Amino acid sequence: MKYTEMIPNLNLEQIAQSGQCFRMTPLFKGPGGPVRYQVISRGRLALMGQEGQRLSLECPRGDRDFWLGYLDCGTDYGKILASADPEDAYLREAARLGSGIRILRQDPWEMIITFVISQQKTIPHIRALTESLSSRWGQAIQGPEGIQYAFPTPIQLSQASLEQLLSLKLGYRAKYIHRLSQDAAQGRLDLKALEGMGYQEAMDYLMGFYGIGKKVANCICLFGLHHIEAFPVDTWIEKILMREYYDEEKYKDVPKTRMYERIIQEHFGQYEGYAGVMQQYIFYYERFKSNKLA
DNA sequence: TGCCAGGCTTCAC
DNA sequence: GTGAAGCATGGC
Repeated sequence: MKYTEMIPNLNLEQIAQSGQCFRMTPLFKGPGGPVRYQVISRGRLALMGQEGQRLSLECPRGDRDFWLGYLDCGTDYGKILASADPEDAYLREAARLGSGIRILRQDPWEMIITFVISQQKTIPHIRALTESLSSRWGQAIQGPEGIQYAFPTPIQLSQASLEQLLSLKLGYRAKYIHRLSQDAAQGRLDLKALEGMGYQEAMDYLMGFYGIGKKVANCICLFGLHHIEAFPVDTWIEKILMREYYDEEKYKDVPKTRMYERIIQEHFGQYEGYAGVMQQYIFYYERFKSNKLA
């Protein structure tokens, strides 16, 4: 079934390159860049394309609302963009450049595993490993482009032995994924409960599991639980905070771990409840300037 | 070759 | 509680 929707502040290419989603695949590269994407989430598959604000959505009848929710159509990104501090030139420019980025509503379990994979990996490599897990343990889906694979459920992934995971070249992350899958399959990691938690509660809960630290927990909160106040600090954000927002007078005696919290509070605290969207703009902008988008 | 990638755990202090 | 070492693998 094909649907057409008008959605402001949506740019599929920017979203696909924003590092929040690893299962959005460009199917055709035209002269103006990729124009059509295959997207897989929660066992469903859709093809998406766009011309301006016009989104074309190709998916099974009945999945339309699911995908509109996935694209976070209920959130007013125009309002968020307009709220970027006029005196913060870096953020203004970042928001302008990435104005088509939205925070997708993705599956928490998939975010847990993909962001555990993400540690010390490049984005193309995270994509490849996520694809490997899916094709090896996920459910097959018949799509217009052939057989594709859903991301494996906790039960499915818990069938994978540590040796099998190691053979995929997951490195030291294999043992994290193995234990997390056992935990989730056996209910020690309670995904239903997780979805009902607020931001802080979810952070504390997630960081209690082997292989999940503060940065990964924040990514899970932001991309899997839609706690858009979450502000993950990775090496890129670290670089930005130090170059654009660091003040030696204020922070010279503050320990590093506390310093980032202080800088974020000072410069992004005003975006109460949605600082994570601003985080995505600056992350995308920095990578754009470094020519790292792919 | 050396350094870095959407970091985390472990271990000294 | 803070900071450094060690960790797997691949690309530049």
